[in-house]
Amino acid sequence: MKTECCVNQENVDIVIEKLIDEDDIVDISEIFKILGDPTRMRIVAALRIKELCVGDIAALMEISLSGVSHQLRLLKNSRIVKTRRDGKMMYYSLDDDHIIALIDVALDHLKHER
Amino acid sequence: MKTECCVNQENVDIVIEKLIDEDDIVDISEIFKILGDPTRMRIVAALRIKELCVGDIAALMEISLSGVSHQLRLLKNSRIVKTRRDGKMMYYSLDDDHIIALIDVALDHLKHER
DNA sequence: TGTACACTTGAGCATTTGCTCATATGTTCA
DNA sequence: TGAACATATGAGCAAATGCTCAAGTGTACA
Repeated sequence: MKTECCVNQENVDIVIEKLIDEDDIVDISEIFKILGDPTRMRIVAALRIKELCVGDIAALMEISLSGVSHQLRLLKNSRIVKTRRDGKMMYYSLDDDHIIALIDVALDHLKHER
Repeated sequence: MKTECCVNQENVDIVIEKLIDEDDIVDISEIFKILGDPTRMRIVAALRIKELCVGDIAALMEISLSGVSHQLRLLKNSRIVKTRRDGKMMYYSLDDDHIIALIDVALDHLKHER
């Protein structure tokens, strides 16, 4: 490709040398992708307040129980939420405090914009 | 819909009362959505090291200049990056430190997983 | 002014995403 | 054991996403 004009090779070399691992980049973006959907963020924001079962979460939202369950699976795969079974019911809660920290930093970022 | 079984109404009411604004939820998820793509995360990770022009960024990646430019526009709209013109060239850099904090927290979250 | 460079934008397309419906799994209790 | 409940999973589909190609800006310098 001739499309690459204006390359300051020194800068590119510096960045290549210091850039974090490609695997980490993919993993980090994966976490953000999961948090980057309003339905899932709504779930996370709710679980921040209280442990809830699937029916509770569906009652808070405008999608089906099945839809909630699908999203919860994604959140669980990313270790954003964890589960606890109590009889027939499955209680979901946030898996660790990093998620809360992420939300707080993102809110700060938003507040700094006019 | 009869799909909503198992609702613990007390819990739901508590959460409804304390839940953060829907607008904030949407805005936060919007930020995470933008960071939640490996191409854009690669750009952000590179800009964390050094201010770069569009050609530099394209040289670091496996997509076209045009593709880079499209992604940079999204990043700029979310105030994740800012621009500085120097003659014909456009230099991009991170707009504020919250973005770095977000990446660090996400990395911490990943490290805590086995 | 006009040509070249650096970047931006719009159209179009293949892939991915988020949802619902239907069905399957797992748990309790009669 | 079997019926009922709570949740999970698979198929399928409309909408959104990320890319490329082609054409459009904006800046510099002859």
